[in-house]
Amino acid sequence: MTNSNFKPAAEQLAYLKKAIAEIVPEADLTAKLEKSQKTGKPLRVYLGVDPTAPDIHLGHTVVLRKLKHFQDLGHTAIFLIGDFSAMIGDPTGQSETRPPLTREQVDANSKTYLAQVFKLLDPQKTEVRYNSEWLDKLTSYEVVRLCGHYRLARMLEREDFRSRLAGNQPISVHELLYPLLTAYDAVVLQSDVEIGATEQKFNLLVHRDIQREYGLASEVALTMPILVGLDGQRKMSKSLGNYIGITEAPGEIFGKIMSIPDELMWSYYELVTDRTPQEIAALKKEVAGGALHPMDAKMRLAQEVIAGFHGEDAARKAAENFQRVFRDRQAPGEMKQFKIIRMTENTVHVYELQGNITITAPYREVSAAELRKWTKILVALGQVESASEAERVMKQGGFEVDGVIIKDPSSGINWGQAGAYIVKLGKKKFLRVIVE
RNA sequence: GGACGGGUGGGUGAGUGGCUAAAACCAGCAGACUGUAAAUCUGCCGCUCCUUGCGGGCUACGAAGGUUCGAAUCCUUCCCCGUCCA
Repeated sequence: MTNSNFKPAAEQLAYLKKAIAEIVPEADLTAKLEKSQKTGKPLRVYLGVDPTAPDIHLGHTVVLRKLKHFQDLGHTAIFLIGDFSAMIGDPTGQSETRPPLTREQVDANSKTYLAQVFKLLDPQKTEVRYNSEWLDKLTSYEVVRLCGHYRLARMLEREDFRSRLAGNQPISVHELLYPLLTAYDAVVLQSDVEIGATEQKFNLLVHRDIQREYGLASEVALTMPILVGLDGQRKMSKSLGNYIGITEAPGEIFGKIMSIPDELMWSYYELVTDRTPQEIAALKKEVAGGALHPMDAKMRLAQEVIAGFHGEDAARKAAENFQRVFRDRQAPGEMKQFKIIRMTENTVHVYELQGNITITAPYREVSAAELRKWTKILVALGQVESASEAERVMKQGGFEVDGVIIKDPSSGINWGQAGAYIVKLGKKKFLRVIVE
């Protein structure tokens, strides 16, 4: 007999176990689920993320999705923004001490984080917390007490510290504090379950120990596999540049997903779509048997991922555009548009157009003389880092205007007349440049 | 505090007076090939100017000075990192 709306624990567990790496310890989770089901009291499940960059990417969504699974089952999802811990820097996977973020950077990042997170989580049902709420208030005495609960030898067991020690690399003392302070989060939140990527296992285990030291029941640590980045090698991360930001344009995301190695798509299906393991296995079989072209399987994946963030329509359009550009080798239906307007003899305003009408604030103001050449124009449009880079691409045949390859870096546009140009830069970038 | 070793381009890391915008590798970019894949091959890979040339100028090897016709390389001071000793 139950007096709650929760599904049977076994059923919940089966649902939650999709695509996870490890549950430490699994028996505890079962017990907690059973108890919650009996008492009707939801589990407190949290995910802590440090706002070290302004955007979240697909890698973050792996753990977010798991948190959502708990939310969907009726448990309390707590999204913890590590606005304090971000200023220390998580030493996980770091081969060196990172420069600390300032309070300003962290605050700015926190803002953009939430909006993005709510693309997945239900804002109404999510408890959002910031760890500065309590970590800012800890006294030195309390910090010392906290540190007294852990041993140096155990701290140094972790791989990143050990290898830095062995390689004569610096380790700052404050880095040792990271897992302890985030453990304090778990103490304050009185969490039943914490979700993290596998690389967070060490931190999560410390959290469990510290909770016990503070007289609480240890949380269950649930780890998720790492999402491999676009290079097919290393974990997806902003600093490695192999990431897919969830706010990126649908077309961008589509292209990026298509560029991952075929083998990798299965792990993406598992970690960032709602497909069940059975469905994925069936797809895989189809591809292996030649019934489904791997490219088509990958296109489906891309479409599903995009639909999650931008809706079905945007996803379909992205797919159509992709076919058009890469299969039919045509310019896409939609592309970035820029308008260059000559204001006076010497100044020019560069605008980026949104759709056909909306004109964003002047994007840049430059001198007209400077914009005579394409190399300069591309810099002004923010499409290349420097004129030298533009020149290189041109000399290598990667630059087209209206379908004609232009290799001469000294060529430019005629200011005398208004016109519109379709510019292709490299194999992916298409721009429409309107000159008035 | 003492002794010793070290700080080079996005990363690893060679280079110990000119031939060095700095080897090699990785990452990145472009082209070829393809399924926009991946892998592979070729080229590029500081900034800037123009007459786009194996062209000119500028900046760069922790920081600042100095020696020299010439310095990443030698000297001085300072900063930073590591090891060992205390």
